[in-house]
Amino acid sequence: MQPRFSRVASTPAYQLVAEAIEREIVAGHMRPGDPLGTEAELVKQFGVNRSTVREGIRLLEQGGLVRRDSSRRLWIGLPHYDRLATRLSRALVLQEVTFRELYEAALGIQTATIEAAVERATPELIAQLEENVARTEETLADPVAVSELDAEFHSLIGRAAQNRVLQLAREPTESLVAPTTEIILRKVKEGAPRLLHAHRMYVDALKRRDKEAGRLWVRRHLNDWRKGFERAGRDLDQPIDRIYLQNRQ
Amino acid sequence: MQPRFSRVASTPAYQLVAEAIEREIVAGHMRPGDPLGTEAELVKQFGVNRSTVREGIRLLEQGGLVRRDSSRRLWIGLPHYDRLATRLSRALVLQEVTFRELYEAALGIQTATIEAAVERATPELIAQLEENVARTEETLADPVAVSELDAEFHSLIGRAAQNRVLQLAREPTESLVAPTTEIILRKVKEGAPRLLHAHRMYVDALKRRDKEAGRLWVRRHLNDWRKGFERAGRDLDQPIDRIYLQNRQ
DNA sequence: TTCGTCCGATTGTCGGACAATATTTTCAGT
DNA sequence: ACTGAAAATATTGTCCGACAATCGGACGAA
Repeated sequence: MQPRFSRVASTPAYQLVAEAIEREIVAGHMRPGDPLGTEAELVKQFGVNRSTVREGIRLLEQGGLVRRDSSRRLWIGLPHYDRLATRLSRALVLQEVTFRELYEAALGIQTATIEAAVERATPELIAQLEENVARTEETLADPVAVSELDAEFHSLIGRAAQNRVLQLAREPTESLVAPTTEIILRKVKEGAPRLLHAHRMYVDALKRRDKEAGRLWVRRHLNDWRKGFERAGRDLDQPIDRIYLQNRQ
Repeated sequence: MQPRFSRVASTPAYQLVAEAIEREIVAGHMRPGDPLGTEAELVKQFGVNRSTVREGIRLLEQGGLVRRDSSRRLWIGLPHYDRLATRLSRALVLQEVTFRELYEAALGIQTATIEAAVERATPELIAQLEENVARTEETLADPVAVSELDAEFHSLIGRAAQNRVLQLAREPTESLVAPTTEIILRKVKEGAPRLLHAHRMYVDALKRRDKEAGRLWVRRHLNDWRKGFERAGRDLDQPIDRIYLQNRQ
């Protein structure tokens, strides 16, 4: 038999409160930095109990739309990269995405990133990148140090690109790819020198403002990563392991 | 003067509750689909008041880590694309990113997407894409219909790629780029035919499994979009407008 | 000015209560 | 013994009132 009516679903009040506040923020009537108002005021405006208001606020708090400052007062907040990025990486782990999926996405995102970086890299950032390369050369035998410097290097490239959309897309993939670098460096002897050389070529491309070279070395660098990953005995089509997220928060 | 001490920050109990549950989920001790348990049980386990437990649960609810089903009971959830994607686009709007940033990111992400789609597109999806193209041809004079079909087309390409990381990165950029298509089509006469032709070439590349052609037409298609955007009198370096999010939820 | 002290305002937490609804159990009728 | 209705129970959503901890500001003393 065909049901005539769809099920009635009454939205709980705390959710309505959250949605109302969210609408005001997204619509631009309340801007980041504005005070949200005290709980007592919200109670009066919404006509519900303080507990209900508080539950509604908690819904928004996690997403970064409202912030508590030192005085525990509530302000309209601006969801920021790192917060969203860690959420995203966690979601990717829970979805059990494979390394192949990560690799393909990283290739596209990093290619776009290096192109933007070639266009807009400042002398300061290039200096920082060169300093990073110098430190990498010094500690080339230490897999832990090299993989940390590698993560920093790509983070600097991301900053050089001056593109927040790319930054937001880059960080989650990066933070899942990065932990494997150490494993690879331990197993594959020529990994560290090749990594160092690729980084040198990156910086060189940035200095010469050569997009084609940038693209080329992104491909090579990620290709190295993928091959090293396989040579370390891992399967590209396996889900990424949730262990990689343990030491992040 | 150098501050000697970092600020002391005591974490409220409701947040500790949320973090404890979150840790268990991320660590894999509780899996998506498991029941979270009743509030009374959580009260006993955490040794705090029910209000506190409820506030903690609300923190996780919004992110999709816990779900309420029809019976209002709580289950461990799996954060899903569309949920995360809409929150991402919202964040991008609030950050007031520019169209140039969107364009650069879309170029990288869509290039990677088409490459994956060329590798893995199924006959069913290709058929759906062809049907989409046919409908586009029929309604070529109607900007609203064409822009809707354009959005559907790219969504299908995303599905064809079978890559969840790319899908997650693609959707937010797409959902911000899409609303401008209609504006462009109204102002630029040759826009619709060019869009249609590009879509045809996409499908053609998929059928011939030709990555190079796929990349080429992504570049051309997005280039058309950018030029149309400028010809419609818009500035690439202006922040995207929050109006574009009004009719989404 | 700078330092205590007080006071009101606000948040975090608690305990209890009740209505609405979902689930489980009981039980009558076959 | 099985089925289906009715009652009992469990659980969530919402409300109320309360209190300690803390913050911001005012006020006055050194």
